[in-house]
Amino acid sequence: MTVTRFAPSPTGYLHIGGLRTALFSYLWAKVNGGKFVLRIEDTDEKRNSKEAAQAIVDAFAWLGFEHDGEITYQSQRKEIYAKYVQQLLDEGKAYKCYMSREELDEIREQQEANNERRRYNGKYRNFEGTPPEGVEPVIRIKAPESGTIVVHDGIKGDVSFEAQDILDDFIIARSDGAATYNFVVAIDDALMGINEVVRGDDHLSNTPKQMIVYEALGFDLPKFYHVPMIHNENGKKLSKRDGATDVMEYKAMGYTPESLLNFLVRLGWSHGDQEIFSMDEMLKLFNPKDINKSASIYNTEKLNWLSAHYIKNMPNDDLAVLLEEYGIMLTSHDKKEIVLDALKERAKTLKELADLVNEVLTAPIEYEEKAMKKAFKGNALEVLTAFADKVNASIELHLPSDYHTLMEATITELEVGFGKIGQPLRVALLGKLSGPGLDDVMAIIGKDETLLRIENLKKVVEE
RNA sequence: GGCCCCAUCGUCUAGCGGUUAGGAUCCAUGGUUUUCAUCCAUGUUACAGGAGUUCAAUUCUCCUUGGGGUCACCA
Repeated sequence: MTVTRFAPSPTGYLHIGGLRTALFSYLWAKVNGGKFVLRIEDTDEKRNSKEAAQAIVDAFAWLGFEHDGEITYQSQRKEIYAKYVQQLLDEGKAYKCYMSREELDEIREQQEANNERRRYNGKYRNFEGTPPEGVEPVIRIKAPESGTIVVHDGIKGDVSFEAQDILDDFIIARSDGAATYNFVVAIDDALMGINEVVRGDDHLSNTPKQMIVYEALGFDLPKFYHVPMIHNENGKKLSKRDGATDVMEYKAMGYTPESLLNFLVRLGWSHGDQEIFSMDEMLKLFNPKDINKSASIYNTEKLNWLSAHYIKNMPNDDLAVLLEEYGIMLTSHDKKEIVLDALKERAKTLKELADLVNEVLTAPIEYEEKAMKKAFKGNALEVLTAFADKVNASIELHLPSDYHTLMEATITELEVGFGKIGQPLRVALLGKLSGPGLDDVMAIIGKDETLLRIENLKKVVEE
């Protein structure tokens, strides 16, 4: 069975790059009918927080993907790591290194001066004598000094590293006894049964080190998939400085989970020419072999288009429920269908849709100056008055078509074009020259409000 | 700097030796619409450069250039 994982370090919120990795990882597990587990890498006690871990869980909940089983916290597994450190020590595959930080620094400076690669010199690799006083040792693993290490990557293909270029006896446990990253990931992945590791390709150069740990401990190697980074508009790695990268901020901005997920799945992955993917389709079609090898640049145009697409095609009942998040209560509104039909294809986000609804439901506070100039030429006021009289005289006004009939009647009577009534009326109702269909607007706000808005405008014009 | 990865329209991408290099987005134009938006149609824009291999390279190889990642007692 396929078991994948998402293993964030909770140093802040979940950002868009991490989310995509999580998505790929999740999809790949589920496509194979396997499991997707969540592990919080919180061994750096200074930098992590419970809130951040919670933020990840919240984001998952919003997007609708659940992890299997309990969350694993690395901070609770220290004894396990210590046990394996001891095992390697006992087997002679690791050793205590008493080199002081000062000495290490000195060596590194020296190497830098000689234009050599910075690396530990192996001083205590075969040390037999009496250890120096007053130094708490670190534990280093015996890494191969030569040879080629090949990562068989599901996305990048075979990537080979020369041991002499990249390795030294790296530290697996600090002087305070805490195990280090490259050691614990390997152990956790192996112990948790993760057999397909999907992660960012910034981890590719760590992989040889982890492979050495797997080998030393006799664990089976997982299949690796190193997915390319998402870059910001400047082509750099996405960072916290890049504006709204917190996943939950996308919710606040009014994006739906399906549009965000659809956007992300197409960032780096493709299935022919298809652009629109429901979760069900992703769950059927996703395969890491179709992930691009190159990094992609994050850009919101496509996201906006997708978001608009999903909003346009969403049933009004669903839309009404979602809009409650944004302060719009339409679920039991008698004009719900007209409101949403008239407005949903004009919004790129739920937030925009909410604003549009408010705009229609609220009488204009002011009128655009250029709209006034353009609309109120000639006998505009007369036309508007004639229309208002008709509205006033009508008893049964409910549907958009009812109002449309009155508009038609007005222009026929006065022998003018549609624009002659449309423009002034639009300004009266909305305060500007653009917006949804007038008959829809009037049906939504009703007879009294329509007359009120016309009266309001007439007062302003007559001044 | 060492090592590693990457390179098709501005952006997301299809392509897997022979194509008028396709789609999407964006932009522009036209149509529909009383307006705006939607929708429809049309259009502009790409194989980083140089050597090979081959009858034939966007596609395979190498080099150059450019971009990115990584080199901690962080994860």
